[in-house]
Amino acid sequence: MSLNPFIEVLHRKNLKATVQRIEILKILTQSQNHPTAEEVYSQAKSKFPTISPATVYKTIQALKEAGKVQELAFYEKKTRFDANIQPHINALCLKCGKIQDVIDPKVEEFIKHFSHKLTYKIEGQRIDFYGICTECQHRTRDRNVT
Amino acid sequence: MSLNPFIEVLHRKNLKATVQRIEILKILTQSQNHPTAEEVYSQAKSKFPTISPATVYKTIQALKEAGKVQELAFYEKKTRFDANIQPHINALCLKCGKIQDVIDPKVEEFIKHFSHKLTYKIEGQRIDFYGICTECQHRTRDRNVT
DNA sequence: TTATCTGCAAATCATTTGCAGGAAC
DNA sequence: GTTCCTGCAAATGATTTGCAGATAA
Repeated sequence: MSLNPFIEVLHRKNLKATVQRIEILKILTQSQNHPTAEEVYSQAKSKFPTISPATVYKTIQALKEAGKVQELAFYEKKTRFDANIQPHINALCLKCGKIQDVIDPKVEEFIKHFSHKLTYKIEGQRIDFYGICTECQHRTRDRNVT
Repeated sequence: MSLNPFIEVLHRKNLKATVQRIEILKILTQSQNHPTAEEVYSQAKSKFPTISPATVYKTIQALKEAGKVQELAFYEKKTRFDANIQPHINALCLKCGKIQDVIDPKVEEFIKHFSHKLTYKIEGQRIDFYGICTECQHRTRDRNVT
């Protein structure tokens, strides 16, 4: 047993619980906006100034293999990561760039339907919707797609 | 009007119909397996030996902007492209690497449902299922994930 | 004719790798 | 004590860019 739930997660996956890894896992888990590796690095750096990008990449790689993070590539060159592994939709606004996770039982239903139909053993999924969010439909004047 | 439907597509998008572009569009349209830029390049090269990767990348970029191809990044570093723009599922087998397009009216229904629910104007989507295909479930011995 | 495109070579930039010292177990 | 991890610096590799000559319109 451990004081910290992140340590437990790491141990369960046979990963040593270093302070860097705990921090990276925390950042990924608590983030609401699908950070890039670079963003994780810069956040982690504020707590551990000597941390290197290589450590961040290696840790994300390990977490990916352990099934704790999913890799998402949207319309950019950089890869983004999602620690929300349960079936959900990534609703991406093409105007403001916001990414919203949509969790709904219909998503699981949808996957189950095709799993049967295809006789496919589905182990993971990714569902992205690209469109214009409710707010951007209303304020059509500004187009700040950072 | 033009002799070649690909020329027409290009013109409609204000793109000059060069032989290289016609060939690239043809390869993307006729391909069944989500080629990478490199694969498009090597196919195009067999017809136009002097074609350069830069031309392929620039053309794909233009077609992407014109909404004729979609970019997909799976579990690899390279980006794959899909000229099938209608709503569909990409069913990817984690064992043999096969990617199968699944077209079904349920997919459109699913998208419409969430479009209403989210009051989102959905302009595009991407749905990937990762799993083990029917064939690989039967022949479990070989694991040739090229 | 003129705007756009091609193809070369060089540049870019996210990600990966090798390795020596250091920390977790 | 041993194994695994960190952080540095160098390598990799897909994609992009600049530019001069070529081609579509």
